[in-house]
Amino acid sequence: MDFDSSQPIYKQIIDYYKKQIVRGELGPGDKILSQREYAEQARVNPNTVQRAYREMEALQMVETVRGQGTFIRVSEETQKRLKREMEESLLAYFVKEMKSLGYEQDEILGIVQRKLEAQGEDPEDDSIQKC
Amino acid sequence: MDFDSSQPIYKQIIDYYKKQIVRGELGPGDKILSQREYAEQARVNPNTVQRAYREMEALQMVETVRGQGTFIRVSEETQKRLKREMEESLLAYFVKEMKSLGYEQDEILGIVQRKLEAQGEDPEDDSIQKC
Amino acid sequence: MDFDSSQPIYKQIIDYYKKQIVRGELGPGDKILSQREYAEQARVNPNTVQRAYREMEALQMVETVRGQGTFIRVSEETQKRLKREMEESLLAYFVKEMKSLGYEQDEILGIVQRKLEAQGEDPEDDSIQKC
Amino acid sequence: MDFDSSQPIYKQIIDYYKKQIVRGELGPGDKILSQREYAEQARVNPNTVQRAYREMEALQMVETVRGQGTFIRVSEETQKRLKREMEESLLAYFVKEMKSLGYEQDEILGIVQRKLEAQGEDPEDDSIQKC
DNA sequence: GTGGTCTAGACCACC
DNA sequence: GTGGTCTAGACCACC
Repeated sequence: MDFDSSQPIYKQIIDYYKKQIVRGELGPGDKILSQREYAEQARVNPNTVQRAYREMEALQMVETVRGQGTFIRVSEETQKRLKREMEESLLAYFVKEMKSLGYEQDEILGIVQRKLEAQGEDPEDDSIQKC
Repeated sequence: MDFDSSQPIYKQIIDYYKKQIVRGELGPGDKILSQREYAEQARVNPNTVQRAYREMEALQMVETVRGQGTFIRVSEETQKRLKREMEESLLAYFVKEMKSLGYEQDEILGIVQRKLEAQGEDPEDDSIQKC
Repeated sequence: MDFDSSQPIYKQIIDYYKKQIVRGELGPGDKILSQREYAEQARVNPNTVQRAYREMEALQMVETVRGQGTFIRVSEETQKRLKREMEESLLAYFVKEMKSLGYEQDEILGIVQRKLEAQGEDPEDDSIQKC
Repeated sequence: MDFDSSQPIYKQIIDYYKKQIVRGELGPGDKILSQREYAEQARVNPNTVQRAYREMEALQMVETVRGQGTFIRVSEETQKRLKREMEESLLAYFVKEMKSLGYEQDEILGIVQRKLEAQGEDPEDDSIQKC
């Protein structure tokens, strides 16, 4: 629950829940933090949280019941679709960027492999983050 | 030379030149388009081009000579460092995000492989762009 | 007795009774469900029912007698006035909105006619609800 | 540009533009007021206007270009769909409510006719507004 | 206690 | 000048 400045906070909140859903750590019916609770714990303004929650509602990720709270409301379909979409866009972005750095299709796999092996030994190496 | 709205245009311009340099398509001494030419051809606001060129100077990517134009000014060292940095941050970002989607270290390589094979058959498949 | 989220539940309860009265299905002296019964049957919070009943008293639609229950208390006058008011405001709203969509006075009648004919054939077609 | 309290201001703003589009008074490419201008003229907070504009963007009614302003961006399809939807939901609501007041299918047409004739003579008669 | 709306105003990013 | 994000905080509506 801490934010970097590369993206607006409200988007980072949405992203956080998206990943939770994709990983199956949050599922249909689960209650998430109330807007106030979230705001207090994450030390952000309630309006910022509300914006995130409102957009999650528009994205059909959650349902909000006034006076009761906010609940995860994704069908299994949606959960799978979310995962597929996020994975696909991440992959496409990665391959496209690698190619634009001048790598050929064949080289990419090797580079990833080396990276993963290196991380296997030192999994804490998070390096710099792009984007 | 067309832009999407996911990032400010001036950053996309910088990125474009960065990649050209990293790929070796532009090297020390090469003359690039004048700000005016660039603005006309890409149909963007001259102010936007100016900002991009100004920042590229600050990044020591280019040098502008009054009355002559703008020239690439990166040593081979810098060119290599740039490449290493961009590659590393891209890789780190990719692996971190894949893990946050719930994938284990071992699975990632297989997924990349499948993606590359799929693209081998249909290299036009650019899909959605992340970020 | 099921509710949508476009309006507060307590208002939907009041509306339900108003319409029953206007249609003559409930009249002076008729006993309605106790708050408790209503809450159980409709599976809503007793507080919500209480608010609805309290407001219906304020509107002089019902009267609550301790230990006996809640009774309809509208004169025939009131019943007729209610009907006239509801009808008039509904009509005014409808015509005003149709005009704001760009329809002329003359066109409106034809549209209503077509709608009614269409529904005559397929009276289950409830479509979307406005408001 | 004045608002009633029956609905949130941001929704009334959206509604206003929806109707303008449906009536053809605003079409693709037309620039609408900047958020600041709108806020000043309508004497509401810029944040409120922004919320309306943001939602209109999500509804694919407009497109917003940073530094340039906000522009109507509806295809003819969308424009027609909007009209159909608004008309249909209005009609459905009207008929459903009239029936719930106890009117039969056949009576409704007559009532509308009488209303329209009455308004023909005195078109200023806006009466009370429901909803 | 829960969410919903709105105002006031700061500061930033872009053109 | 244009929109984008965020904070602070009021007040309301509902349960």
